[in-house]
Amino acid sequence: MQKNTESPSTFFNDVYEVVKLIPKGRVTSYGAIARYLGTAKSSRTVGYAMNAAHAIPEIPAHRVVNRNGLLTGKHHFATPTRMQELLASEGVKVVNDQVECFSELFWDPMRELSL
DNA sequence: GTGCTGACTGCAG
DNA sequence: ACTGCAGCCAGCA
Repeated sequence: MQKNTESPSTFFNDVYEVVKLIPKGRVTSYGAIARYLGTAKSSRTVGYAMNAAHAIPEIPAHRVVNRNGLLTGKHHFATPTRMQELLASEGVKVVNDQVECFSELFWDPMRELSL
């Protein structure tokens, strides 16, 4: 195939696909996505993809948090409280910038998609 | 072309 | 229990 001029990289595209598959009211971690893509060590790059995801409204980046369920990327939203409000709007409780019942709300692509 | 930073994670001390 | 370091990819000076 020819080079994809529109696609920045397959990695980003894959990340977007997975993030878009996150069901409402659920959250996942950068590492989970990276691991699902087979690049567990590239978790940082997943977060970087989220930064570029701002160009795509279909990317619920607010559903993506770090492994501790902490809203580490909230600062990258329009407002530092935007992420929390979006999550709360979907039924996800966020206290002290941290997702409550993160273990239960955690959506693992490798587990849900592979099921 | 080289080097640093960044929305992370895991291991070692 | 907490802190520090290394690895990965992409964008920018």
